[in-house]
Amino acid sequence: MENTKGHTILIVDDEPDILEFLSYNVRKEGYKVFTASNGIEALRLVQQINPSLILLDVMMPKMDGIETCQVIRKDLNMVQPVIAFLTARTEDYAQIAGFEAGADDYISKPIRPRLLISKIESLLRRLKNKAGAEGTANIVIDRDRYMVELEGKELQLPKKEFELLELLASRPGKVFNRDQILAVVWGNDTIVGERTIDVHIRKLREKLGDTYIRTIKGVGYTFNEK
Amino acid sequence: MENTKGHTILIVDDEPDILEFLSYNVRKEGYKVFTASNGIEALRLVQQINPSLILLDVMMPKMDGIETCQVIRKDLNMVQPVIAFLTARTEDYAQIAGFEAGADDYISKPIRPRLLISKIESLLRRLKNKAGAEGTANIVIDRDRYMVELEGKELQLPKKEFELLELLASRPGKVFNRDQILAVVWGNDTIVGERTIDVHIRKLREKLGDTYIRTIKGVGYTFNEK
DNA sequence: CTTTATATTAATTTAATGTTAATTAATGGT
DNA sequence: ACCATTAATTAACATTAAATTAATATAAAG
Repeated sequence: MENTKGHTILIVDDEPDILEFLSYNVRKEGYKVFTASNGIEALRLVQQINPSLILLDVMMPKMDGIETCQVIRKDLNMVQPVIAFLTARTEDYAQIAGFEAGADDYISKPIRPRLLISKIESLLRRLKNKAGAEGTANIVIDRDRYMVELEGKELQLPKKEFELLELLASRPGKVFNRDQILAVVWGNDTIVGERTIDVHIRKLREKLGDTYIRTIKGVGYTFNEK
Repeated sequence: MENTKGHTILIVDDEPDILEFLSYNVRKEGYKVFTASNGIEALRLVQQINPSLILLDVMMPKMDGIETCQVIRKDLNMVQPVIAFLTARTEDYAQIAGFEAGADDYISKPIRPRLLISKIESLLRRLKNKAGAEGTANIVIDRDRYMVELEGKELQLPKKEFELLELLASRPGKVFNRDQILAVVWGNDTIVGERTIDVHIRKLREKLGDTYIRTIKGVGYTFNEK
């Protein structure tokens, strides 16, 4: 019963060889593995097996990974799985689109089994924390009102600050690097100076208190609810 | 006595999954929740349970949310509940129809639990003020006469000003951007200069006092009762 | 230590909106 | 049809909040 480590993993890729390679390696670790070879198939399966984690190829015919991910994230009835994208190293455009779609991580091809397993474990650990911390969530972002409610207090923020906070708070705990932040909040084409993000972070910290946004030097920023 | 926070909430939606999702989340907060899956059913229930708040899906078979709302609002024997519409994000503001029907707010799908709860609380707070004050909100918009009643004073407004105010006041707190305002008040096709909206806002502020309409720079305008 | 990344603060620029007045378009009465 | 009024729009300019940059200080990593 519990030789499956209690987790179901869905792997989605259109190349049969990769699919086999991945599922073999993941199964070997004791997880329960299902596979699908495109987005449509994946969506059908997801309903039935309720996976903890989905490894999702980005480039697929019919319905690509990003779209599939979006559909899953919009389904409010589903216990939300962790979703990791499988991407070729070159497709870093997918990084940005992907994360707006709600991906939790990226695993780039070619995939090395050891690394894969360790990522899976770390992702599942995060899932556990997510579920546990659910009750302590403390921030509400109301895009209609352009208003943030933090610990009961309402805060009116200027545009950029709001959008920056919205991004960070959309996935508490996830670290966003500067490029990602620039891409989403400022747009891919705009060029701004080196210190622009910092200053906005500063202003947010002034208003929220500086316990929420943490700097991870050399990497990026992350929002954490208490 | 007060383990229900003293409020009964009725949720109406034809999709069982959404209904379950919503009622689960609202119940969890300690409210007493009833559900109905269409307008007819809702109307029957309303008589018996006297809800403080109704969350009402707009698109439903048999009797849609707008019609249901109208019927409730016309019933003079009923202690009038707060009514919030559940709408898909795509159904645009042209749905001002809903407001003429007497809705107090809109909540757009997909619905995020924390946001939902915070909106419910804010709506119930408003209800309390309503009851305590006089029994009337402090702005009444009379489309037949193109007349606005604000804090007891009647104001005759010219067409554009009226329609602009009507839009803003239709969702107190919601920020409308310029495109939305143009689309609804001027019509999608008409082209007007950059300062046209501002001037109308100016005139409204002159007449209402400038505490009601707030500018959120880079975003839009919002109406707030207070 | 030295380097590199980020923090902080103040100064500056920019973009959005505010304001007023002049212009044009509608409306209404005689 | 004409004038008088009111409304709507445009145009020119002012103001201001917000965004950005610049300059300098700290702090973490190697």
